[in-house]
Amino acid sequence: MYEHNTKIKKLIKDKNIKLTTARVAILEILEKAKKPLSYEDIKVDISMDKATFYRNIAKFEKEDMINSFESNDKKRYFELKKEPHAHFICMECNSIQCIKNIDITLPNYEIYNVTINGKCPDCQI
Amino acid sequence: MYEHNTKIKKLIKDKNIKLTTARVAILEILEKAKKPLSYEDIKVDISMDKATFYRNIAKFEKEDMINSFESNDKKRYFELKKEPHAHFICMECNSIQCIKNIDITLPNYEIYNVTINGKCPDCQI
DNA sequence: CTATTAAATGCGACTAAGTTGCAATTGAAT
DNA sequence: ATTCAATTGCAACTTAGTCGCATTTAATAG
Ligand SMILES: [Mn+2]
Ligand SMILES: [Mn+2]
Ligand SMILES: [Zn+2]
Ligand SMILES: [Zn+2]
Repeated sequence: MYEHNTKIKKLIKDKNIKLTTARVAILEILEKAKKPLSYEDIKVDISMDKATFYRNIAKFEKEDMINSFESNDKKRYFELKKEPHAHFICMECNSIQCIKNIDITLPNYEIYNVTINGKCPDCQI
Repeated sequence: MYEHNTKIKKLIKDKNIKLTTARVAILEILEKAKKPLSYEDIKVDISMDKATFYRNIAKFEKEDMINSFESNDKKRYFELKKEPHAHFICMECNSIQCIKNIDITLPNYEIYNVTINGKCPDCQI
């Protein structure tokens, strides 16, 4: 038994779902990352099967613990739920950045997430 | 020989690429549609192979004739290039709407397209 | 601490959007 | 009408993600 991250444990317990090593592992990685990650990004650092990964991701989304979006590379990216913000995806280098200083509202629409595609500052000619 | 859409023909000719029936067919459908379409949406109305479809789409994108984005349903959506605008994708009913009245700028970033995910007015409880 | 059981996991097979190699066809130009 | 590069159709392939099912594990009750 290791000294597990108690913050992560609490996050899971508070949702009344089983506290499993797979769930702790996924959430710990997402917490350390400062940007959204795909299964591809994470798989080297975890030992679980991809079915387990995606089933837990689905659970986390249902429990409103994470949010996710589709990038331009056909992969889905995940991050722990924080204050709402947009994401910029560079179509040159595929980097993803959290954009906190814009906010978009549309009357009568409920907005869950916003993705902006383009060329990041580093990739301008 | 039919009376082909001369506007579409011109669109192709102006780019100095071959005027083929496949290209005219794709562009005619995209022009008639008032919203972005996927291959899935279009395939019933065209007879070409999907490889031909996607190769022409790639060509159109390279020639800057259309733009495209990834939806939440893992499909890519295409539309004729017009004035820049955002797209709203409903995560309940998967409908897509062109949103012309918001505009987003980020200093030092070049923005190609913006997608907003959420719940459309029709899908509010 | 042990038994019970629903939930979670691993594995392998599968799905579906999109891509690629190659031989046959077509359209623009001479 | 001839030529030749560009385009097409077909079949095989790629890849992120999903699913069924047998096994394991975490929570709970005794
Ligand atoms: Mn973010
Ligand atoms: Mn549009
Ligand atoms: Zn970049
Ligand atoms: Zn809707």
